[in-house]
Amino acid sequence: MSETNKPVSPAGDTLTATAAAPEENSSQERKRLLVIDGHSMAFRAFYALPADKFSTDTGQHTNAVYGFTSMLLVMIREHKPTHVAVAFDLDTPTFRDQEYSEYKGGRSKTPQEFHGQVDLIIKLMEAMRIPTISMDGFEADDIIATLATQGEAAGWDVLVVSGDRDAFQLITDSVTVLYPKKGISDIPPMDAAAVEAKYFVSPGHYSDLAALVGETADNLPGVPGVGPKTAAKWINQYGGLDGILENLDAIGGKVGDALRANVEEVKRNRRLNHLLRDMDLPVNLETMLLQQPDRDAIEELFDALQFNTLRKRLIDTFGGEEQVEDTEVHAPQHVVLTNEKELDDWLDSTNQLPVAVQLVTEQTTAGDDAVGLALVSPSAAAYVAFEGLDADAERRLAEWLEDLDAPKVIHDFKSAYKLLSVRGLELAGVVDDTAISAYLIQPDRRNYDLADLAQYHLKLSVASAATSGGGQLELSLGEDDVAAPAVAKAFASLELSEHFAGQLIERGANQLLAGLDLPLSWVLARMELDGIAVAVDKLDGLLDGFSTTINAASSEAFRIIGKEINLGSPKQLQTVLFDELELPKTKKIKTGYSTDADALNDLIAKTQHPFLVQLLAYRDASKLKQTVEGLKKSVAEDGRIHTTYAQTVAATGRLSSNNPNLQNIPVRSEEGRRIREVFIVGEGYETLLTADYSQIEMRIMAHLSGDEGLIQAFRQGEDLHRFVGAHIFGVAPEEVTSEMRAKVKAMSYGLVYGLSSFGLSKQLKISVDEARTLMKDYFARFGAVRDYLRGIVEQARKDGFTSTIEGRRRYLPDLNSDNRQLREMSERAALNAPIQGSAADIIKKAMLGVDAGLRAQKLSSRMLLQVHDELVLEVAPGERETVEKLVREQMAAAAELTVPLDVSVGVGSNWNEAGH
DNA sequence: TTGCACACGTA
DNA sequence: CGTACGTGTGCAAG
Repeated sequence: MSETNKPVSPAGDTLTATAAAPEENSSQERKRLLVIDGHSMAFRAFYALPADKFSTDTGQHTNAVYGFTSMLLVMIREHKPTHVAVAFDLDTPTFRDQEYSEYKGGRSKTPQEFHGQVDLIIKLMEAMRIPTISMDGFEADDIIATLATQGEAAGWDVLVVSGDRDAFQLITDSVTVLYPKKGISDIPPMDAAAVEAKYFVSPGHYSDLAALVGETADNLPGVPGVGPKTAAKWINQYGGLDGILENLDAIGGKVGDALRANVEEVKRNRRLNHLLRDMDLPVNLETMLLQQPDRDAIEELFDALQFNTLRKRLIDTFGGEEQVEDTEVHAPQHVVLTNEKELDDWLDSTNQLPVAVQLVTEQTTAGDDAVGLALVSPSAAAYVAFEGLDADAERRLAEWLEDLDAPKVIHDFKSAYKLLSVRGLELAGVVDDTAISAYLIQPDRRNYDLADLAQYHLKLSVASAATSGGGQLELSLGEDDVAAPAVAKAFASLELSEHFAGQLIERGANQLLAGLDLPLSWVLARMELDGIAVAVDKLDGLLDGFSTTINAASSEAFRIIGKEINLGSPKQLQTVLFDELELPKTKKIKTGYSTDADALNDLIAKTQHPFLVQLLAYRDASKLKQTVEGLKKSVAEDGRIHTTYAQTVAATGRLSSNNPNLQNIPVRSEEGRRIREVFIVGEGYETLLTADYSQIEMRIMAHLSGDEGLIQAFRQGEDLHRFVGAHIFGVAPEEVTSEMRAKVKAMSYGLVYGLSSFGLSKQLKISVDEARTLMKDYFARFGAVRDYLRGIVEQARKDGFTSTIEGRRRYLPDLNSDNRQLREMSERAALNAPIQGSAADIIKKAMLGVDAGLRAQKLSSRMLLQVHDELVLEVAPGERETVEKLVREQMAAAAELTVPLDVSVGVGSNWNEAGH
């Protein structure tokens, strides 16, 4: 869209550009500049707050960042600056170091916990749109002095925040220094009077005084025996240091001798503590105008830092949700289409250019219902309310919605498709789903709300409450309350779509969108609408059984410990296990010692304590019970469960399932499988069919690494773990014991997750040495796997991202972090993402193939579930063989790997039976 | 009421 | 000190 045909309305109030300043009345008020010495205040904050109480769970300490931010917010609140800037020292030597090599010497090294925090503060300032300034060869103090001088010259008030007393020399009628007394909460202003009261000299003479007395913090010794009192006396007597130096001989006594002996040092001190006021700075004062923070960047950063209360304080400080009134960008002016003619004309006028569609929904007891839609083309905007449309208009609308040749852009296609389908409308011809596009560009975002994306990518504010409605609101045709926000949203998605188009091509992701994720969205919508049938009558039986187990286990557990506690409370369990029963300590967690199943089993092995056995039984049964209860609540009117697949959640490209999650229904335990039995074939269908890839991730590993050994194993169709075990242990495949096989299996899978020898030893309960040997032997036989894994991380560190076979990227900026924990986490993610993500690509492709095949052959069978490497289908009578063949073919053909993709299929009247 | 921590189910 | 998810519970904060 070009600037010229951008729809513009005179008074759009739902879209605003946020780059504008919040200051409304700065004209009559004097401008006020707040300049902060970044390092100095970060240090103050660091020592004011306990480092061990402020850290993220990745081990990054944040106490300095927290304290700095808190202090900054207080400053902004209390002193209401119109302009703010932060100056930082650089690590590079300054002119002062050149003049005096011991300058600031003798300072202890910065504590390890301080590391990285200044960088975080700089990032934060960026997010707050506050300029940070540093200059090679100069200190922050010089920058501050220069800014203070410039500010004063411009007739502004200047507030300098610094923990360095040298700043006192800057104090004038309009320059005040805020000097922290202690901590970060007590930062009183120092004006001329305050300096005089404390040091008995005017601020202009403070540097003279410091030169005579010396400054231990800077490693500048002064004249021995001369303290502030003597120095002040001389300064006032001779009118400053120059006067003193001219009258050296007139000063008597021992201190006079000492002064004469140290004249050069004093002169040097004075040169060093003199702040430069005329630096050539790369920014001017106006760029320091205090602006609204970049909300998205703040959100992102505060998420990473795990600052939650500060987030609110920051928003409050900047005036809550209120946005600036500036409106350079306007919502398009829309027309309301009420009949066939208007619809027809409007749609014709779009000239086959993409039209953004935004549904307006209303909350009903049965869920959301679509009541209308906003349409925005590059040149026009419209709103259509469903109510009151005559039959012809309805037909014209339906025709357009399902027209494959009428290109549409939509945000969250799947939801819209489902909403429209309830009204008997089919949505087709969608060329972009901006939620999915955004996901492909940035797969690790927390949410893909349209308003957030518009803000983040376009700097466009879209009212977020656009689709509410809220029931009591009377809906009348063309009412702006309903239409305008929806139009604004549609406009935003059209803009986003265009914004993303280039980026998708740049990243080679347009094929992923158009050929995979977008068409899949339609398939998923159908699967969600279909749902899976449930034997509701069986649920209560299961519930009873689990309840019985729970009751038995808990009363026995209470009898053993002689009292009743809440077995579901880890806190109470810790007290019982470690304080009262005095069992050995398990692995440490944040709140004490772990009581998870692993830890409890260890304790059983060590102590045989009967309480533990009952506790585990209780845990098992209550987990199963709660799973069943969840399912029971999810059964819809039609006797089926309709999960929702999230297509933009998993950073690797996988789907996720929620409301309820059908991707984590128990399967490993016998009782768990009873739950699978309640998922049954629906009426009118013959059977359920499950098809899953066997060892798809290891096959991808074999393919990507090109390891001849692994490839051979898969080509021979052998039991992989037996094959690998035979090679590692140097025995014949049939001599591989089940113990050996288990070890190999754990290791093979562990490799895909970036397992360390330590982790392997823990999982297999063997020594680290043994685990290390195991891994060594593994890599000795499958060297290409090691090379591949190494290469992946190296490449990702260079590129900043990993790629799947289909080119799906995952960005991992922390691969270069100097926080070890963060870096190593990213390294493991980098190892895993191409493999897990490629598997996800493959099954998505298979789903498209299966769906296309079912339709091409006009079969009535349908796909119901996807569980990462498994598909569940409902087979119509007489179609079993055809469907099995189709599914096998499509799944096997979903990728061309150097190893075959093995698919196993099972059928049965319920999910458990159909599984294998 | 909300958010965190824990625990645990799946691939 | 093994990746990717979602959900329920307890509990302390608001």
